[in-house]
Amino acid sequence: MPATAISPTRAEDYPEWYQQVVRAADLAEASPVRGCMVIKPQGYALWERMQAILDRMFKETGHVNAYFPLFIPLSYLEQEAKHVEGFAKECAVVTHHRLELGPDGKLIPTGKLEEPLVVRPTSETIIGAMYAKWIQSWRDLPVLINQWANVVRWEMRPRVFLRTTEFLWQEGHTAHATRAEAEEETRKMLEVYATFAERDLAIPVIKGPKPAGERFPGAVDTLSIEAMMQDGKALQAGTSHFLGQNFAKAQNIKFASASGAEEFCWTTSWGVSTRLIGALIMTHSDDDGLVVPPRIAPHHAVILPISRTDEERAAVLDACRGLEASLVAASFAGEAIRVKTDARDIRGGDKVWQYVKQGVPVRIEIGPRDLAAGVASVCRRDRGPKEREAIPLAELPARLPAILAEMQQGMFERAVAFREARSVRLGSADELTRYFAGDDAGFAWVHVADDPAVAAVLDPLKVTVRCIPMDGPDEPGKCVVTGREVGRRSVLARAY
RNA sequence: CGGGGCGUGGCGCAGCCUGGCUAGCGCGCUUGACUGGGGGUCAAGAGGUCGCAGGUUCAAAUCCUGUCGCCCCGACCA
Repeated sequence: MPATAISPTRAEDYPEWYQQVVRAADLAEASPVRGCMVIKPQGYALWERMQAILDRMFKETGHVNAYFPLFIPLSYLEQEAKHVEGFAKECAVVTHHRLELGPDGKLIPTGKLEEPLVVRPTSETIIGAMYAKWIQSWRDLPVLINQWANVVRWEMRPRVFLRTTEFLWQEGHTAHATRAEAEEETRKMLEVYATFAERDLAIPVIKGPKPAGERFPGAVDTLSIEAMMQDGKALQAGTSHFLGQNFAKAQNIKFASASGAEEFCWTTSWGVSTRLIGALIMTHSDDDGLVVPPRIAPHHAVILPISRTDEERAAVLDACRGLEASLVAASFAGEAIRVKTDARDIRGGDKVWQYVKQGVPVRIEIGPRDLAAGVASVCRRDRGPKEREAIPLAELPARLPAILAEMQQGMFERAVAFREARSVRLGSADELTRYFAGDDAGFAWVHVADDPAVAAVLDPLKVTVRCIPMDGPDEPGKCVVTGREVGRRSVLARAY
Protein backbone atom coordinates (compact mmCIF):
# COMPACT_ATOMS: atom_id res chain seq x y z
CA MET A 1 0.00 0.00 0.00
CA PRO A 2 1.22 3.50 -0.78
CA ALA A 3 1.73 6.00 2.00
CA THR A 4 -1.50 7.75 1.11
CA ALA A 5 -4.95 6.35 0.50
CA ILE A 6 -5.36 8.40 -2.65
CA SER A 7 -3.05 8.01 -5.58
CA PRO A 8 -1.86 10.19 -7.22
CA THR A 9 -1.42 12.81 -4.53
CA ARG A 10 -2.46 16.43 -4.97
CA ALA A 11 1.11 17.41 -5.71
CA GLU A 12 1.57 14.68 -8.31
CA ASP A 13 -1.55 15.23 -10.40
CA TYR A 14 -4.24 17.47 -9.01
CA PRO A 15 -7.05 16.80 -11.54
CA GLU A 16 -6.57 13.05 -11.28
CA TRP A 17 -6.40 13.29 -7.49
CA TYR A 18 -9.80 15.02 -7.55
CA GLN A 19 -11.35 12.22 -9.58
CA GLN A 20 -9.87 9.59 -7.32
CA VAL A 21 -11.22 11.31 -4.19
CA VAL A 22 -14.70 11.31 -5.71
CA ARG A 23 -14.34 7.65 -6.54
CA ALA A 24 -12.83 6.61 -3.22
CA ALA A 25 -15.57 8.40 -1.29
CA ASP A 26 -18.16 6.85 -3.60
CA LEU A 27 -19.77 10.23 -4.27
CA ALA A 28 -20.59 9.91 -7.95
CA GLU A 29 -19.71 8.17 -11.14
CA ALA A 30 -19.99 8.64 -14.85
CA SER A 31 -23.21 7.49 -16.45
CA PRO A 32 -24.06 6.01 -19.84
CA VAL A 33 -25.22 9.47 -20.84
CA ARG A 34 -22.42 11.66 -22.07
CA GLY A 35 -21.51 14.39 -19.61
CA CYS A 36 -24.08 13.33 -17.07
CA MET A 37 -23.14 11.93 -13.69
CA VAL A 38 -24.88 9.62 -11.29
CA ILE A 39 -24.80 11.15 -7.83
CA LYS A 40 -24.50 8.21 -5.49
CA PRO A 41 -25.95 8.07 -1.97
CA GLN A 42 -22.75 9.35 -0.33
CA GLY A 43 -22.64 12.31 -2.67
CA TYR A 44 -26.34 12.97 -2.58
CA ALA A 45 -26.26 13.03 1.22
CA LEU A 46 -23.91 16.02 1.01
CA TRP A 47 -26.31 17.76 -1.36
CA GLU A 48 -29.22 17.05 0.97
CA ARG A 49 -27.33 18.66 3.83
CA MET A 50 -26.66 21.71 1.68
CA GLN A 51 -30.29 21.86 0.63
CA ALA A 52 -31.54 21.57 4.20
CA ILE A 53 -29.40 24.44 5.47
CA LEU A 54 -29.86 26.73 2.49
CA ASP A 55 -33.58 26.09 2.31
CA ARG A 56 -33.92 27.17 5.91
CA MET A 57 -31.91 30.30 5.21
CA PHE A 58 -34.06 31.14 2.17
CA LYS A 59 -37.23 30.77 4.21
CA GLU A 60 -35.76 32.86 7.00
CA THR A 61 -35.18 35.64 4.48
CA GLY A 62 -38.80 35.54 3.36
CA HIS A 63 -38.65 33.26 0.33
CA VAL A 64 -40.99 30.44 -0.62
CA ASN A 65 -40.47 27.43 -2.84
CA ALA A 66 -42.32 26.64 -6.05
CA TYR A 67 -41.70 24.57 -9.13
CA PHE A 68 -41.68 25.55 -12.79
CA PRO A 69 -41.52 23.36 -15.92
CA LEU A 70 -38.42 21.64 -17.23
CA PHE A 71 -39.37 22.62 -20.78
CA ILE A 72 -39.25 26.15 -22.06
CA PRO A 73 -40.80 27.20 -25.39
CA LEU A 74 -37.99 28.15 -27.73
CA SER A 75 -39.51 31.57 -28.32
CA TYR A 76 -39.26 32.42 -24.60
CA LEU A 77 -35.52 32.10 -24.72
CA GLU A 78 -35.44 34.55 -27.62
CA GLN A 79 -37.02 37.34 -25.63
CA GLU A 80 -33.93 38.87 -24.07
CA ALA A 81 -31.11 39.54 -26.54
CA LYS A 82 -28.10 38.99 -24.26
CA HIS A 83 -29.76 35.99 -22.69
CA VAL A 84 -30.13 34.38 -26.13
CA GLU A 85 -26.53 35.09 -26.91
CA GLY A 86 -25.38 33.55 -23.67
CA PHE A 87 -27.31 30.32 -23.74
CA ALA A 88 -28.14 29.54 -27.37
CA LYS A 89 -25.02 27.47 -27.92
CA GLU A 90 -25.57 25.07 -25.07
CA CYS A 91 -29.22 24.08 -25.12
CA ALA A 92 -30.76 20.65 -25.38
CA VAL A 93 -33.77 20.92 -27.68
CA VAL A 94 -36.85 18.73 -27.74
CA THR A 95 -38.32 18.52 -31.23
CA HIS A 96 -40.56 15.44 -31.11
CA HIS A 97 -43.08 13.98 -28.73
CA ARG A 98 -43.54 10.39 -29.87
CA LEU A 99 -41.61 7.29 -30.84
CA GLU A 100 -42.64 4.81 -33.48
CA LEU A 101 -41.33 1.32 -33.94
CA GLY A 102 -39.47 1.07 -37.22
CA PRO A 103 -39.30 -2.07 -39.38
CA ASP A 104 -35.84 -2.92 -38.04
CA GLY A 105 -37.01 -2.76 -34.43
CA LYS A 106 -35.49 0.68 -33.91
CA LEU A 107 -37.47 3.52 -32.40
CA ILE A 108 -37.94 6.55 -34.61
CA PRO A 109 -38.94 9.99 -33.28
CA THR A 110 -42.14 11.20 -34.86
CA GLY A 111 -44.76 13.75 -33.98
CA LYS A 112 -42.71 16.84 -34.67
CA LEU A 113 -43.50 19.71 -32.33
CA GLU A 114 -44.72 22.93 -33.87
CA GLU A 115 -42.49 24.88 -31.56
CA PRO A 116 -39.40 23.15 -30.19
CA LEU A 117 -38.99 23.04 -26.41
CA VAL A 118 -35.71 23.83 -24.75
CA VAL A 119 -34.67 21.92 -21.67
CA ARG A 120 -34.11 24.76 -19.21
CA PRO A 121 -30.53 25.94 -18.93
CA THR A 122 -31.94 28.36 -16.32
CA SER A 123 -35.51 29.46 -15.73
CA GLU A 124 -35.57 33.25 -16.00
CA THR A 125 -37.83 33.23 -19.03
CA ILE A 126 -40.43 30.69 -18.00
CA ILE A 127 -40.64 32.13 -14.51
CA GLY A 128 -40.74 35.66 -15.91
CA ALA A 129 -43.65 34.69 -18.14
CA MET A 130 -45.58 33.55 -15.09
CA TYR A 131 -44.61 36.62 -13.07
CA ALA A 132 -45.96 38.78 -15.89
CA LYS A 133 -49.36 37.19 -15.27
CA TRP A 134 -49.17 37.17 -11.51
CA ILE A 135 -48.01 40.71 -10.94
CA GLN A 136 -50.44 43.57 -11.50
CA SER A 137 -50.19 45.89 -8.56
CA TRP A 138 -47.45 47.20 -6.28
CA ARG A 139 -49.37 45.25 -3.64
CA ASP A 140 -48.30 42.01 -5.36
CA LEU A 141 -44.66 42.85 -4.77
CA PRO A 142 -42.15 41.69 -3.91
CA VAL A 143 -42.39 38.18 -5.31
CA LEU A 144 -39.76 36.06 -3.59
CA ILE A 145 -39.64 32.55 -5.03
CA ASN A 146 -37.02 29.84 -5.08
CA GLN A 147 -37.02 26.52 -6.87
CA TRP A 148 -34.91 23.42 -6.41
CA ALA A 149 -34.40 21.94 -9.83
CA ASN A 150 -32.21 20.32 -12.39
CA VAL A 151 -30.94 22.21 -15.42
CA VAL A 152 -29.14 21.22 -18.58
CA ARG A 153 -26.29 23.05 -20.24
CA TRP A 154 -24.61 21.27 -23.11
CA GLU A 155 -21.04 21.89 -21.98
CA MET A 156 -18.16 20.66 -24.06
CA ARG A 157 -15.90 19.54 -21.24
CA PRO A 158 -17.69 17.88 -18.35
CA ARG A 159 -16.06 17.32 -15.00
CA VAL A 160 -17.81 15.58 -12.13
CA PHE A 161 -19.64 18.08 -9.89
CA LEU A 162 -17.80 21.04 -11.42
CA ARG A 163 -19.27 21.04 -14.87
CA THR A 164 -21.74 18.42 -16.00
CA THR A 165 -24.38 18.54 -18.69
CA GLU A 166 -27.19 18.14 -16.21
CA PHE A 167 -26.78 19.47 -12.70
CA LEU A 168 -28.87 20.15 -9.64
CA TRP A 169 -29.24 23.59 -8.21
CA GLN A 170 -31.56 26.10 -6.70
CA GLU A 171 -32.56 29.26 -8.47
CA GLY A 172 -34.17 32.16 -6.70
CA HIS A 173 -36.20 34.59 -8.80
CA THR A 174 -37.53 37.76 -7.31
CA ALA A 175 -39.44 40.77 -8.57
CA HIS A 176 -39.48 44.15 -6.85
CA ALA A 177 -41.07 47.56 -7.16
CA THR A 178 -37.87 49.53 -6.93
CA ARG A 179 -34.32 49.33 -8.12
CA ALA A 180 -32.99 49.84 -4.61
CA GLU A 181 -35.03 46.96 -3.25
CA ALA A 182 -33.89 44.58 -6.00
CA GLU A 183 -30.28 45.59 -5.49
CA GLU A 184 -30.68 45.03 -1.79
CA GLU A 185 -32.10 41.56 -2.49
CA THR A 186 -29.13 40.77 -4.75
CA ARG A 187 -26.67 41.70 -2.00
CA LYS A 188 -28.70 39.95 0.69
CA MET A 189 -28.67 36.62 -1.13
CA LEU A 190 -24.98 36.89 -1.87
CA GLU A 191 -24.56 37.36 1.85
CA VAL A 192 -26.62 34.23 2.51
CA TYR A 193 -24.33 32.29 0.19
CA ALA A 194 -21.19 33.70 1.77
CA THR A 195 -22.42 32.89 5.25
CA PHE A 196 -23.33 29.37 4.20
CA ALA A 197 -19.98 28.82 2.47
CA GLU A 198 -17.91 30.08 5.36
CA ARG A 199 -19.95 28.94 8.35
CA ASP A 200 -21.15 25.57 7.08
CA LEU A 201 -18.80 24.51 4.30
CA ALA A 202 -15.78 26.15 5.99
CA ILE A 203 -14.86 27.58 2.61
CA PRO A 204 -13.60 31.17 2.78
CA VAL A 205 -14.98 33.26 -0.05
CA ILE A 206 -14.43 36.66 -1.61
CA LYS A 207 -17.58 38.56 -2.45
CA GLY A 208 -17.88 41.08 -5.21
CA PRO A 209 -19.27 42.14 -8.56
CA LYS A 210 -17.99 40.65 -11.81
CA PRO A 211 -16.59 42.73 -14.64
CA ALA A 212 -18.93 43.22 -17.61
CA GLY A 213 -17.53 40.33 -19.63
CA GLU A 214 -18.15 37.81 -16.85
CA ARG A 215 -21.75 38.73 -16.10
CA PHE A 216 -24.74 36.45 -16.39
CA PRO A 217 -26.32 36.88 -19.84
CA GLY A 218 -28.94 39.57 -19.43
CA ALA A 219 -27.82 40.81 -16.01
CA VAL A 220 -27.03 44.41 -15.15
CA ASP A 221 -24.78 43.27 -12.36
CA THR A 222 -23.50 39.87 -11.26
CA LEU A 223 -22.18 39.36 -7.75
CA SER A 224 -20.29 36.21 -6.94
CA ILE A 225 -18.50 34.42 -4.17
CA GLU A 226 -15.10 33.15 -5.21
CA ALA A 227 -13.17 30.43 -3.43
CA MET A 228 -9.61 29.19 -3.85
CA MET A 229 -9.02 25.51 -4.47
CA GLN A 230 -5.88 23.74 -3.30
CA ASP A 231 -4.26 24.09 -6.70
CA GLY A 232 -4.60 27.86 -6.46
CA LYS A 233 -7.39 28.06 -8.99
CA ALA A 234 -10.57 29.99 -8.33
CA LEU A 235 -14.01 28.46 -8.22
CA GLN A 236 -17.13 30.54 -8.56
CA ALA A 237 -19.19 29.08 -5.75
CA GLY A 238 -22.39 31.08 -6.07
CA THR A 239 -23.87 34.00 -7.95
CA SER A 240 -26.50 36.62 -7.33
CA HIS A 241 -27.68 38.70 -10.27
CA PHE A 242 -29.31 42.09 -10.40
CA LEU A 243 -31.26 41.89 -13.64
CA GLY A 244 -32.42 45.49 -13.65
CA GLN A 245 -35.51 45.84 -15.82
CA ASN A 246 -34.00 43.87 -18.69
CA PHE A 247 -36.15 40.79 -18.29
CA ALA A 248 -39.15 42.77 -17.09
CA LYS A 249 -39.09 44.81 -20.28
CA ALA A 250 -38.47 41.79 -22.48
CA GLN A 251 -41.28 39.85 -20.83
CA ASN A 252 -43.64 42.63 -19.92
CA ILE A 253 -43.51 42.20 -16.16
CA LYS A 254 -45.36 45.36 -15.14
CA PHE A 255 -47.24 46.69 -12.15
CA ALA A 256 -49.40 49.65 -11.25
CA SER A 257 -47.53 51.74 -8.71
CA ALA A 258 -49.13 53.42 -5.70
CA SER A 259 -49.44 56.57 -7.77
CA GLY A 260 -51.24 54.65 -10.51
CA ALA A 261 -48.37 54.74 -13.01
CA GLU A 262 -47.50 51.60 -14.97
CA GLU A 263 -43.93 50.52 -14.20
CA PHE A 264 -41.62 47.65 -15.02
CA CYS A 265 -40.47 45.43 -12.19
CA TRP A 266 -36.91 45.13 -11.06
CA THR A 267 -35.86 41.49 -10.92
CA THR A 268 -33.07 39.37 -9.49
CA SER A 269 -31.95 35.79 -9.71
CA TRP A 270 -29.46 33.83 -7.67
CA GLY A 271 -28.22 30.28 -7.51
CA VAL A 272 -25.84 27.68 -6.21
CA SER A 273 -25.41 24.21 -7.59
CA THR A 274 -24.00 20.76 -6.92
CA ARG A 275 -20.75 22.39 -7.95
CA LEU A 276 -20.48 23.25 -4.26
CA ILE A 277 -19.68 19.59 -3.67
CA GLY A 278 -16.69 20.01 -5.95
CA ALA A 279 -15.69 23.12 -4.02
CA LEU A 280 -15.97 21.23 -0.77
CA ILE A 281 -13.75 18.45 -2.06
CA MET A 282 -11.09 20.71 -3.49
CA THR A 283 -10.94 22.98 -0.46
CA HIS A 284 -10.54 20.46 2.33
CA SER A 285 -9.65 17.01 1.10
CA ASP A 286 -6.17 15.58 1.46
CA ASP A 287 -4.09 12.74 0.08
CA ASP A 288 -6.12 10.25 2.14
CA GLY A 289 -9.37 11.33 0.53
CA LEU A 290 -12.42 13.40 1.33
CA VAL A 291 -12.52 15.63 4.40
CA VAL A 292 -15.95 17.00 5.31
CA PRO A 293 -16.57 19.83 7.76
CA PRO A 294 -18.80 18.65 10.64
CA ARG A 295 -21.68 21.02 9.94
CA ILE A 296 -22.20 19.59 6.46
CA ALA A 297 -21.25 15.99 7.25
CA PRO A 298 -24.11 13.49 6.81
CA HIS A 299 -22.64 11.75 9.86
CA HIS A 300 -20.62 13.61 12.45
CA ALA A 301 -19.16 10.40 13.74
CA VAL A 302 -19.14 6.69 13.19
CA ILE A 303 -18.77 4.10 15.93
CA LEU A 304 -16.66 1.09 15.06
CA PRO A 305 -16.92 -2.01 17.20
CA ILE A 306 -13.77 -4.10 17.42
CA SER A 307 -13.97 -7.69 18.53
CA ARG A 308 -12.69 -11.17 17.86
CA THR A 309 -14.88 -13.66 19.65
CA ASP A 310 -18.65 -13.81 19.74
CA GLU A 311 -18.78 -12.95 23.47
CA GLU A 312 -16.60 -9.92 22.91
CA ARG A 313 -18.72 -8.92 19.99
CA ALA A 314 -21.92 -8.93 22.00
CA ALA A 315 -20.44 -6.85 24.81
CA VAL A 316 -18.73 -4.40 22.48
CA LEU A 317 -21.81 -3.96 20.32
CA ASP A 318 -23.90 -3.36 23.37
CA ALA A 319 -21.53 -0.61 24.48
CA CYS A 320 -21.61 0.89 20.99
CA ARG A 321 -25.40 1.07 20.96
CA GLY A 322 -25.35 2.64 24.39
CA LEU A 323 -22.86 5.25 23.31
CA GLU A 324 -24.81 5.93 20.13
CA ALA A 325 -27.94 6.63 22.16
CA SER A 326 -26.15 9.03 24.47
CA LEU A 327 -24.47 10.84 21.57
CA VAL A 328 -27.69 11.29 19.64
CA ALA A 329 -29.05 13.09 22.70
CA ALA A 330 -26.22 15.60 22.46
CA SER A 331 -26.20 18.34 19.84
CA PHE A 332 -23.83 20.30 17.63
CA ALA A 333 -24.62 23.50 15.75
CA GLY A 334 -28.23 23.33 16.84
CA GLU A 335 -28.82 19.81 15.52
CA ALA A 336 -28.75 16.40 17.14
CA ILE A 337 -25.46 14.57 16.75
CA ARG A 338 -25.60 12.38 13.64
CA VAL A 339 -23.88 9.12 14.43
CA LYS A 340 -24.09 5.51 13.34
CA THR A 341 -22.61 2.26 14.49
CA ASP A 342 -21.05 0.22 11.73
CA ALA A 343 -21.37 -3.41 12.70
CA ARG A 344 -20.80 -4.79 9.22
CA ASP A 345 -18.81 -7.98 9.12
CA ILE A 346 -15.82 -6.76 7.17
CA ARG A 347 -12.21 -6.35 8.15
CA GLY A 348 -11.57 -3.58 10.65
CA GLY A 349 -8.81 -2.05 8.61
CA ASP A 350 -10.97 -1.86 5.51
CA LYS A 351 -13.71 -0.25 7.49
CA VAL A 352 -11.43 2.38 9.00
CA TRP A 353 -9.99 3.34 5.62
CA GLN A 354 -13.44 3.52 4.08
CA TYR A 355 -14.37 6.18 6.60
CA VAL A 356 -11.08 7.98 6.17
CA LYS A 357 -11.72 8.18 2.44
CA GLN A 358 -15.33 9.20 3.04
CA GLY A 359 -14.23 12.03 5.25
CA VAL A 360 -16.40 11.28 8.27
CA PRO A 361 -15.17 13.82 10.84
CA VAL A 362 -14.78 11.52 13.84
CA ARG A 363 -14.22 7.79 14.18
CA ILE A 364 -14.96 6.25 17.55
CA GLU A 365 -13.54 2.79 18.09
CA ILE A 366 -14.60 0.55 20.92
CA GLY A 367 -12.86 -2.74 21.57
CA PRO A 368 -12.56 -5.05 24.57
CA ARG A 369 -9.57 -3.11 25.93
CA ASP A 370 -11.45 0.18 25.71
CA LEU A 371 -14.45 -1.38 27.32
CA ALA A 372 -12.38 -2.61 30.24
CA ALA A 373 -11.00 0.91 30.71
CA GLY A 374 -14.39 2.56 30.16
CA VAL A 375 -13.09 4.60 27.23
CA ALA A 376 -13.36 4.89 23.45
CA SER A 377 -10.54 5.56 21.02
CA VAL A 378 -11.33 8.73 19.14
CA CYS A 379 -9.74 9.60 15.78
CA ARG A 380 -10.27 12.91 14.02
CA ARG A 381 -10.23 13.25 10.24
CA ASP A 382 -8.28 16.50 10.50
CA ARG A 383 -5.43 14.70 12.23
CA GLY A 384 -3.20 11.85 11.08
CA PRO A 385 -4.98 8.53 10.46
CA LYS A 386 -2.98 6.90 13.26
CA GLU A 387 -3.53 9.62 15.86
CA ARG A 388 -6.03 8.70 18.55
CA GLU A 389 -7.21 9.84 21.94
CA ALA A 390 -8.79 7.71 24.66
CA ILE A 391 -11.86 9.49 25.97
CA PRO A 392 -14.02 8.12 28.81
CA LEU A 393 -17.37 6.96 27.44
CA ALA A 394 -19.26 9.06 29.93
CA GLU A 395 -17.51 12.22 28.78
CA LEU A 396 -17.98 11.72 25.05
CA PRO A 397 -21.46 13.27 24.72
CA ALA A 398 -20.00 16.47 26.14
CA ARG A 399 -16.62 16.25 24.39
CA LEU A 400 -17.77 15.37 20.87
CA PRO A 401 -19.58 18.65 20.16
CA ALA A 402 -16.49 20.54 21.32
CA ILE A 403 -14.27 18.45 19.06
CA LEU A 404 -16.59 19.04 16.11
CA ALA A 405 -16.66 22.77 16.77
CA GLU A 406 -12.88 22.83 16.92
CA MET A 407 -12.63 20.89 13.65
CA GLN A 408 -15.10 23.17 11.90
CA GLN A 409 -13.20 26.25 13.02
CA GLY A 410 -9.82 24.67 12.28
CA MET A 411 -10.78 23.72 8.74
CA PHE A 412 -11.96 27.22 7.99
CA GLU A 413 -8.83 28.82 9.41
CA ARG A 414 -6.63 26.43 7.53
CA ALA A 415 -8.39 27.26 4.27
CA VAL A 416 -8.04 30.98 4.97
CA ALA A 417 -4.34 30.56 5.70
CA PHE A 418 -3.87 28.61 2.48
CA ARG A 419 -5.61 31.29 0.46
CA GLU A 420 -3.66 34.11 2.09
CA ALA A 421 -0.38 32.29 1.51
CA ARG A 422 -1.20 32.08 -2.19
CA SER A 423 -2.43 35.61 -2.63
CA VAL A 424 -0.30 38.51 -3.79
CA ARG A 425 -0.66 42.17 -4.61
CA LEU A 426 0.85 43.10 -7.95
CA GLY A 427 1.58 46.51 -9.38
CA SER A 428 2.28 46.02 -13.07
CA ALA A 429 1.28 44.01 -16.11
CA ASP A 430 4.81 42.65 -16.17
CA GLU A 431 4.59 41.29 -12.65
CA LEU A 432 1.27 39.80 -13.52
CA THR A 433 2.62 37.90 -16.50
CA ARG A 434 5.53 36.59 -14.46
CA TYR A 435 3.33 35.62 -11.53
CA PHE A 436 0.95 33.54 -13.62
CA ALA A 437 3.80 31.91 -15.50
CA GLY A 438 4.85 30.36 -12.18
CA ASP A 439 3.70 27.00 -10.86
CA ASP A 440 2.12 28.17 -7.64
CA ALA A 441 -0.01 31.05 -8.83
CA GLY A 442 -3.13 31.83 -6.82
CA PHE A 443 -5.08 35.05 -6.38
CA ALA A 444 -3.50 38.26 -7.63
CA TRP A 445 -4.94 41.47 -6.26
CA VAL A 446 -4.40 44.02 -8.98
CA HIS A 447 -5.75 47.38 -10.05
CA VAL A 448 -7.46 46.80 -13.39
CA ALA A 449 -10.13 48.68 -15.26
CA ASP A 450 -13.24 46.94 -16.57
CA ASP A 451 -11.97 47.18 -20.12
CA PRO A 452 -11.44 44.86 -23.11
CA ALA A 453 -7.77 45.81 -23.14
CA VAL A 454 -7.39 44.10 -19.76
CA ALA A 455 -9.01 40.93 -21.03
CA ALA A 456 -6.62 40.98 -23.99
CA VAL A 457 -3.67 40.89 -21.60
CA LEU A 458 -5.18 38.24 -19.34
CA ASP A 459 -6.47 35.99 -22.10
CA PRO A 460 -3.19 34.38 -23.13
CA LEU A 461 -2.44 33.76 -19.46
CA LYS A 462 -5.80 32.00 -19.12
CA VAL A 463 -6.51 34.34 -16.26
CA THR A 464 -9.78 36.14 -15.59
CA VAL A 465 -10.98 38.85 -13.27
CA ARG A 466 -12.88 36.82 -10.69
CA CYS A 467 -14.52 39.74 -8.98
CA ILE A 468 -13.95 43.17 -7.58
CA PRO A 469 -13.97 42.47 -3.84
CA MET A 470 -16.53 44.57 -2.03
CA ASP A 471 -15.45 44.04 1.57
CA GLY A 472 -12.75 45.79 3.47
CA PRO A 473 -10.76 48.90 2.73
CA ASP A 474 -8.59 49.22 -0.34
CA GLU A 475 -6.80 52.12 -1.93
CA PRO A 476 -7.42 53.43 -5.43
CA GLY A 477 -4.77 52.97 -8.06
CA LYS A 478 -4.01 53.06 -11.76
CA CYS A 479 -5.03 50.15 -13.97
CA VAL A 480 -1.88 48.19 -14.80
CA VAL A 481 -3.01 47.90 -18.40
CA THR A 482 -4.88 51.06 -19.33
CA GLY A 483 -3.47 53.41 -16.71
CA ARG A 484 -6.97 54.52 -15.87
CA GLU A 485 -7.70 55.32 -12.22
CA VAL A 486 -9.80 52.65 -10.45
CA GLY A 487 -11.27 52.66 -6.97
CA ARG A 488 -9.92 49.33 -5.76
CA ARG A 489 -8.14 46.13 -6.71
CA SER A 490 -9.72 43.19 -8.47
CA VAL A 491 -8.95 39.55 -7.79
CA LEU A 492 -7.37 37.81 -10.77
CA ALA A 493 -6.93 34.06 -11.06
CA ARG A 494 -7.20 31.04 -13.24
CA ALA A 495 -10.60 29.52 -12.72
CA TYR A 496 -12.58 26.32 -13.05
C1' C B 1 -15.58 21.44 -34.61
C1' G B 2 -9.64 21.04 -34.84
C1' G B 3 -5.17 17.96 -32.77
C1' G B 4 -3.70 13.28 -30.07
C1' G B 5 -5.02 8.54 -27.81
C1' C B 6 -8.06 4.31 -26.43
C1' G B 7 -12.12 0.41 -26.75
C1' U B 8 -10.16 -7.20 -24.09
C1' G B 9 -14.48 -10.26 -17.03
C1' G B 10 -16.84 -5.08 -11.96
C1' C B 11 -12.02 -1.83 -12.20
C1' G B 12 -6.93 -1.32 -14.19
C1' C B 13 -4.15 -3.58 -17.96
C1' A B 14 -0.98 -7.38 -21.14
C1' G B 15 -1.48 -9.97 -25.72
C1' C B 16 -2.06 -7.20 -31.68
C1' C B 17 3.68 -5.31 -34.90
C1' U B 18 5.13 -11.21 -36.69
C1' G B 19 -2.89 -14.57 -37.20
C1' G B 20 -2.46 -20.81 -34.54
C1' C B 21 -3.58 -25.15 -28.36
C1' U B 22 -8.79 -24.07 -23.64
C1' A B 23 -7.55 -15.43 -24.20
C1' G B 24 -3.87 -14.07 -19.67
C1' C B 25 -2.30 -10.88 -15.30
C1' G B 26 -3.20 -7.50 -10.96
C1' C B 27 -7.07 -5.54 -7.94
C1' G B 28 -12.01 -6.53 -6.54
C1' C B 29 -15.92 -10.47 -5.67
C1' U B 30 -17.54 -15.61 -3.40
C1' U B 31 -16.25 -19.76 -0.07
C1' G B 32 -13.01 -21.94 3.59
C1' A B 33 -8.80 -22.00 6.92
C1' C B 34 -5.26 -19.28 9.70
C1' U B 35 -5.60 -14.41 11.59
C1' G B 36 -7.30 -10.05 14.26
C1' G B 37 -6.61 -2.36 17.49
C1' G B 38 -5.88 -1.84 11.37
C1' G B 39 -6.81 -1.88 4.27
C1' G B 40 -2.98 -9.48 6.63
C1' U B 41 -1.63 -14.78 4.78
C1' C B 42 -2.91 -19.22 2.23
C1' A B 43 -6.19 -22.22 -0.66
C1' A B 44 -10.30 -23.08 -3.80
C1' G B 45 -13.92 -20.73 -7.02
C1' A B 46 -17.31 -17.50 -10.01
C1' G B 47 -17.00 -14.09 -13.81
C1' G B 48 -15.23 -12.65 -21.01
C1' U B 49 -20.35 -11.81 -27.73
C1' C B 50 -11.86 -9.21 -27.11
C1' G B 51 -16.94 -1.87 -28.93
C1' C B 52 -20.09 -3.07 -33.43
C1' A B 53 -20.65 -4.59 -38.74
C1' G B 54 -18.54 -6.53 -42.96
C1' G B 55 -14.19 -8.67 -45.40
C1' U B 56 -9.43 -11.72 -46.06
C1' U B 57 -8.03 -16.77 -44.25
C1' C B 58 -8.12 -23.70 -43.03
C1' A B 59 -7.89 -20.34 -38.72
C1' A B 60 -8.93 -13.33 -36.50
C1' A B 61 -8.50 -10.06 -30.00
C1' U B 62 -4.43 -9.99 -33.75
C1' C B 63 -4.65 -8.29 -40.81
C1' C B 64 -8.14 -4.95 -44.11
C1' U B 65 -12.57 -1.64 -44.69
C1' G B 66 -16.42 0.83 -42.48
C1' U B 67 -18.91 2.43 -38.18
C1' C B 68 -20.06 3.69 -33.05
C1' G B 69 -18.42 5.23 -28.40
C1' C B 70 -15.06 7.14 -24.78
C1' C B 71 -10.74 9.85 -22.82
C1' C B 72 -6.96 13.84 -23.09
C1' C B 73 -5.46 18.91 -25.27
C1' G B 74 -8.08 23.68 -27.39
C1' A B 75 -12.83 27.14 -28.15
C1' C B 76 -17.75 27.44 -24.32
C1' C B 77 -19.16 27.42 -19.01
C1' A B 78 -22.82 27.28 -12.37
